[in-house]
Amino acid sequence: MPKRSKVVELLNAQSPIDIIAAKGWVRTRRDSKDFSFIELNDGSCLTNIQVIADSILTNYDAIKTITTGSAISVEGKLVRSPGSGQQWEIQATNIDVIGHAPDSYPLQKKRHSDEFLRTIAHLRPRTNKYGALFRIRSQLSYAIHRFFQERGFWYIHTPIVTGADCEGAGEMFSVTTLDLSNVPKKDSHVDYAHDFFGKEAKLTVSGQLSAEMLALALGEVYTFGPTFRAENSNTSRHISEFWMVEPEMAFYELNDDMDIAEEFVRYLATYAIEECSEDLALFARFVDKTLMNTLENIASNEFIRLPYTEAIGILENSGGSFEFDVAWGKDLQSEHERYLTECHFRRPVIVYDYPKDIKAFYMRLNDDGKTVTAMDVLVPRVGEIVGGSQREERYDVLKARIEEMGLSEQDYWWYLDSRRFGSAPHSGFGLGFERFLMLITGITNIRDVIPFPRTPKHLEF
RNA sequence: UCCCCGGUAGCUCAGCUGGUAGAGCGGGUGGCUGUUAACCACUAGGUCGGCGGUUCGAGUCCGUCCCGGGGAGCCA
Repeated sequence: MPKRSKVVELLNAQSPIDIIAAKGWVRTRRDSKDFSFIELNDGSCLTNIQVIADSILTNYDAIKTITTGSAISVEGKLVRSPGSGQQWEIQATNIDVIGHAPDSYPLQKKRHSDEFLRTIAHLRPRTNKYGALFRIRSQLSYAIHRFFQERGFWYIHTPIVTGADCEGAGEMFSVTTLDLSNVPKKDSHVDYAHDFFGKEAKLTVSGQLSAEMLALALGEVYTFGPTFRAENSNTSRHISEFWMVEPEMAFYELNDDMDIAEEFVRYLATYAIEECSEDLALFARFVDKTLMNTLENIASNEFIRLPYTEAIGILENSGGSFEFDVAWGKDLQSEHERYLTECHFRRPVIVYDYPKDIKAFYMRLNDDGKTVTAMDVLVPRVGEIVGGSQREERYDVLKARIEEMGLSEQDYWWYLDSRRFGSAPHSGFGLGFERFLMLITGITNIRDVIPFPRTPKHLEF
């Protein structure tokens, strides 16, 4: 048997090939008078290859029982197709059924709702839409590495399991080997001294604090890995386990941070347009008609940069009626972010210099004493896609902020240490990969851009 | 967690003011055909999400629970 070719290679052939082999899953089969048409897909690209199974094949009776979803192996020659609609097709000389799919196979040759497909997440990668999505997901993962590697960033790995209360960014999942039906206690509290690590352990909500330590040694670094939030959030934009990209750069101030964040987002949009065109076209056609305009807009326009105080002014003078009041000192609500990026500017907006009371302790305090060097990149439809800041590098100021926020200085001893020994200005940001995929594909529910989503009360598959 | 909407055939849905259920696709059978979401004919398939209530009678009205979706908060 000849070496198996990928369908994408066959479709891109320059000339006929006498002997080829292909394997994949049947999308549909149609009978003609003396032969059968089989649409074969192996995941290597969106397009199927058409296989002609002539009735003279010795197992033609078996071939006629091939159903949608079956796995088959095909040998034959690659020929120019006499039919319209495809350039190449396989004239089969032998077809074997590797795995039959009975007619209870849930995927049909028709559009299914995303809600239904979510209930069969183990099979939905076999649809055109989800196949395309997961290929784009892979390509953009690669593009993320390429962007940073091209710029001399080092890829680092920060812990998944982390000590308690050291990050303060939402609810965390506990990690324990304690017998939950017989928890050791001391003064009516759980005694973590008996737990695996001898102290309370959690799943990470961010690798940032660790990444800062590496940035203050390697210069420019980034993480790209799983992140966990135990928030009881039930929305189309939240999942409990997601992937986040977190670059961290020494000697970068806030403007440098905004520069690299903008360059990064535009690089990825450009990459998607150029390298994922076939799969992207599916989303532009069936999911969001305005998708290509949105992507071109991101790729080719400079982002608006807007201090928080000016953003508040725009919102106050907008004349728009918002459900939530706009006032200096309050965080921007989803509706406010969307107004800025979708209505007022109609392009991505970076809002920066937020009031210190609504932002994290590690953000650098500005000279006005009221704001910190936070910056959020807001994009149409998805809202906040990047959140970042210049970090507080001054030991005394950072220590005061930790105390002010009621955090424990001891928990942060190593973080503070980095400000005692050769401290330097540095900055970073985080980008939620799934939210970014929503932006790129137009998919509106975050559960549909990750293979097996984890959300409250859902741990199937 | 809060607010709103929904749950009818394998899938997508229709079913007006209460009178015991329909279509398209999919499946099966037959026909036709270098077809391509193929086409034509026939056919099978549903205790209308669960429980309780109102009524002579409930898919339809009421209560409650479960599940799904949208929005909000939290955030990425």
